[in-house]
Amino acid sequence: MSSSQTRLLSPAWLARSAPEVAPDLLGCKLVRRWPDGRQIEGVIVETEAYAPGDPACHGYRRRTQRNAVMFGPPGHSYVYLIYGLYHCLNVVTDGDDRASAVLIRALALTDPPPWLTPPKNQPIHRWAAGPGKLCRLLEIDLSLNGDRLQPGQSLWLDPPDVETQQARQQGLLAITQTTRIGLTQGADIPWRWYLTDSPAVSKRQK
DNA sequence: TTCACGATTCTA
DNA sequence: AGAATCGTGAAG
Repeated sequence: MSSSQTRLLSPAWLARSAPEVAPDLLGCKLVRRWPDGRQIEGVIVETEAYAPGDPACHGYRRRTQRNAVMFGPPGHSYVYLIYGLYHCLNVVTDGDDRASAVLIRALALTDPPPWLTPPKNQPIHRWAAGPGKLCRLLEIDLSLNGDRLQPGQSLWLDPPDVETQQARQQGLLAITQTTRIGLTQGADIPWRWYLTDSPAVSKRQK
């Protein structure tokens, strides 16, 4: 699903519906960079989709101050505070006025920098396993909400490495689809995807 | 203005 | 199973 018109990760590519984009983001990289040049990147191994008509979507009822960026153009971040304790990072998808986003639930860190202070008593593949832990590790909070995901800025998406791209093209990238985690509404909608073999996935299912 | 609750995580 | 912890949004 990446023609010349819709280049991988371009705004046009992200302008599709969230359930289309979510599985396609698996294998892509998320990069976090600070003004001082420090940088962390990881492979996206778990995503969930939230879209119009979906009772679990923050934009389900109406446009509010919090969910405003979901109604905006694709390619921006949607960050929100959950349980007053953690933040969650989404990639806004679909066109204007169609509140849609893909929740980034877990990363497999690639080449963690030496200055990174890891969570205690956890193997590296668990450091970013879960949306809250991911944002805590990458220091993603409301100050990044609504930012354009642009290379060289504070946060952006990069294409998968060639091996992953080839595996996907050959249909060899094992992806599991399940229902979403932690919902009371829309709990039956199977809009969660993860790389079947990744140890960095937050929770196994089925 | 009030107030119940949540796209979570960690501990007992 | 329960706590931590607070902004959001639906109701009044």
